[in-house]
Amino acid sequence: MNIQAAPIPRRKQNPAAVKQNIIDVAIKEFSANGFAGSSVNIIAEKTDTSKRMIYYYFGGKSELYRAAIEHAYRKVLGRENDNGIEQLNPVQALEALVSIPFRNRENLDCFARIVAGENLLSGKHVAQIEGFRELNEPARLLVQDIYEKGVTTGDFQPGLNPLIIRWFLNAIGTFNVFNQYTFKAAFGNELDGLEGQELLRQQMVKGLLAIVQR
Amino acid sequence: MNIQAAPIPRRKQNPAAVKQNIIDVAIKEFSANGFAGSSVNIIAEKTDTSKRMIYYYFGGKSELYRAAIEHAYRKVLGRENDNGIEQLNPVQALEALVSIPFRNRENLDCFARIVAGENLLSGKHVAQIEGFRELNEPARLLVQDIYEKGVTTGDFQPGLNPLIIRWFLNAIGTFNVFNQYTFKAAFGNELDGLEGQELLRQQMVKGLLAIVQR
DNA sequence: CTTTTAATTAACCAATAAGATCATTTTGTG
DNA sequence: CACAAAATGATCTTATTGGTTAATTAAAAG
Repeated sequence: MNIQAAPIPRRKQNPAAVKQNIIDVAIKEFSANGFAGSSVNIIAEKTDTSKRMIYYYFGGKSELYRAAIEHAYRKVLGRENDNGIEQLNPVQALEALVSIPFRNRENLDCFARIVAGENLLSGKHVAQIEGFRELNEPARLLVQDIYEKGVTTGDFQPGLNPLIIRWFLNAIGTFNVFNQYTFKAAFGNELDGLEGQELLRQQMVKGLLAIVQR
Repeated sequence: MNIQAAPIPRRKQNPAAVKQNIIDVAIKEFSANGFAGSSVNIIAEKTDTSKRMIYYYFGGKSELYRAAIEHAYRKVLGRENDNGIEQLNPVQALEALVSIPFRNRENLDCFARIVAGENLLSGKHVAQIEGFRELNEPARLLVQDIYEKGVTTGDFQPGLNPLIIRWFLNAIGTFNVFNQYTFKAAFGNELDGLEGQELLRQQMVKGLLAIVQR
């Protein structure tokens, strides 16, 4: 009799919303301070619920961290795919993929910090997330499809490992977003403004295309 | 009267050695656990001295961290310069610079973690290190010199900002060393072994040369 | 309406954190 | 040797940490 497809449950108790609320706060907090730098107490304070609920739903700090990582990955990986990139020709598609971190720097900040925090811990948490590999498959397939299409159109040289494209994209994207602070402190902010970012973007497009084109 | 140039002082008290000992331990500890993840108590335990000495010589955890960062930078930046790269021709020089993080991955691990930890904190500590910019000048000048030489030899196209070369080198180097854990967890270890690293190295050389060559 | 189960609150705990205090020893110097 | 300054050892303080216990309320099931 309930017509609404997903009626926002307006009961006093709302486990799903409470869980989501905790995750949202946790992602922010962990991305801002890292794993060790974040306090369960403070995370709890910033939620609409209590510390007890964090332990009730997630079990502990590590499990909460794992859940936060997974959600963060899911959010960002989803974004890259529904950008209509598949419809572009191979060269344009790669250019579009390179461009993302130079034009959406701020949006990727939170995600980049989560990833970095996890590498600081040698990836011990992602290793425990089941289905993590599958979670990343779309990102791998996207570049693989683009590459293969490029080979058939004759734009790209055959025989390359498309994973290198993925590696390159992640490398420059991560650096541009995450390492901007130490880079600026070391070398100034020449490459930081709009023109600087556009320059970098163009050069990285050139670099990547040189790697794959024939 | 003292003929020895730098006589190892065999007194019971040896401030310089104590300070160095603390720094060495701190670099290891901070690079392994980040700033928040490291405990002054534990650092103290691992030194040959006491916590009291850490506060005596450095003032506090933050100051110790700053000192550790500075030393780590100094060590790594020194290494890149005395590699005889200046004597190579421009193309070979860039190839050599690209190759470092693919052939010396382990040696850079500690440094990469320090840098990442600092970016997690938005570079607030490096911003307080006086002379940090100057500390990095040699790294900037090295690529600038190579680029300018390449322009005069006609190998490289003029009018580029050589800082882009530095950016590229740091980007791929950092990613290869630091982000290997999440990358492997996401996409497997295809690019991880000797052949994988050599493949990456070659492709990144190709990419960088395409950016600078005419 | 009652009973069972899920969700939630509030107070609590032992361990560890950064850092400070105070007294003591070692050292270079007159 | 005497004395001031530098170096060090032992102990303590206060706040916060991750995590828990026990009791309570709300919702679902019989």
